[in-house]
Amino acid sequence: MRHERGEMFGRPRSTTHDSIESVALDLFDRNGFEQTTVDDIATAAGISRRTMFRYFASKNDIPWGRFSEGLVELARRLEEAPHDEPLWRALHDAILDFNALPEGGEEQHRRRMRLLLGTPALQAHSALMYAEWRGVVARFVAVRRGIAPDDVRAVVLGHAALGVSLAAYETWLAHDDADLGEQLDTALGALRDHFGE
Amino acid sequence: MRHERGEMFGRPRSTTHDSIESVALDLFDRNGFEQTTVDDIATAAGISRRTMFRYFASKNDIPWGRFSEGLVELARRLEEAPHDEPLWRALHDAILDFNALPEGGEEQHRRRMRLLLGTPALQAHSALMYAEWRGVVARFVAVRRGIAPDDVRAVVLGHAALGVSLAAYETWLAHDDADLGEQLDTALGALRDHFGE
DNA sequence: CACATTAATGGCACACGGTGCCATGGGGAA
DNA sequence: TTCCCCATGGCACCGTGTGCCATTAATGTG
Repeated sequence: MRHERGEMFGRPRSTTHDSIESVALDLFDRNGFEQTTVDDIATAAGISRRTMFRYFASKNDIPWGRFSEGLVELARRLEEAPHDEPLWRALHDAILDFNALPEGGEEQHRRRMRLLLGTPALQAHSALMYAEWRGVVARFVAVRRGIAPDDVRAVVLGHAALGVSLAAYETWLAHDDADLGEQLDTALGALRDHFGE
Repeated sequence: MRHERGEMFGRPRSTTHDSIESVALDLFDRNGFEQTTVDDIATAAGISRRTMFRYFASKNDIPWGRFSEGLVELARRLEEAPHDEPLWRALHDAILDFNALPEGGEEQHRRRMRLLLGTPALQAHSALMYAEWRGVVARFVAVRRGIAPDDVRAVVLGHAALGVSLAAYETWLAHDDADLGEQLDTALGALRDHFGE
């Protein structure tokens, strides 16, 4: 008989993505990203190196947490947005939710983003994540507008949305008292006219 | 007695950057970037693996050729541009020269760029190269305008110049009969108004 | 010619990231 | 208990990249 997904079965997991990420961020903060080895992280997290690679495909992926899974969720949500909702509003709301402060809280998210935006090896890796994110936005715009996903009008909006979002993150990181949601709201609002309709 | 730089001395080099790059591009084309090991390249180039790493800091750097050295040249040229030459013209001319077809000829450059723009590992690495390039442009704009290099007006022009340059490359790659210089000329021309003065 | 000088080369050992494979462990279900 | 699942951990292995050092091939000097 088949079983529902998510049901308890087999050997229970001995850790979580969040737990590993939290431990890793501590080590990165203290010793630097390059200087911290995967063995260090695994040991500190109380798991084996091999298990660590089952939770994160690479060391570079650790600070990105469950970004890829979040992207799937973002895409799903955009697909399911009511058709009478304006394009810009659907995008605006979905992106704000996508960037809602995760479980770990604000401080952990600041540490994560500081690391991502300030470490060369991670900046390089981030280019791939950004490309995926832009792709999701571009595909949504394409569907709504009835154009091809690689149509320049869709691609450009992907770039624009990412650009202003990153600007919002920069501002947020530069000001301890800033609110990420507000920054994103303002930044994306600047694009409203370009979304049209 | 001291000797001039560039004078023959010591053991002569047994190869060149161009030679290694050419051999490597052949292998990348034939077997794929990931599937080609540094040992393969070294063997095909007739040098040792260790020497290969003295010519290129990493496998990722091979398709970029002597980009970093070219950047230094670009920066130097921008610095030395006559002060009565308009900002946009100095940038326009310098960027066109920077992207002039290298020694290897057009076909090799197309292979190089196709590889750089189409291989994930290289796309990630390229983000670092792009950042350096934008930095050079931003610093030049900052000096000319009397603003800080991280002033948003300088940074934005760096992004804009890179963006339209990449668009020119995409067009060039998509059309076998296109001329890279013309594409860049047109693309950068679209920015002329934004350079002001 | 012999010898010092200079600089590039190649070999080796090693650290680290990442993967394939397999045996073990720990839970629920019949 | 026994079977089924599946997460875990250990191990061997590959590829990239680096530090170190002896060697080699050229020039310059006595």
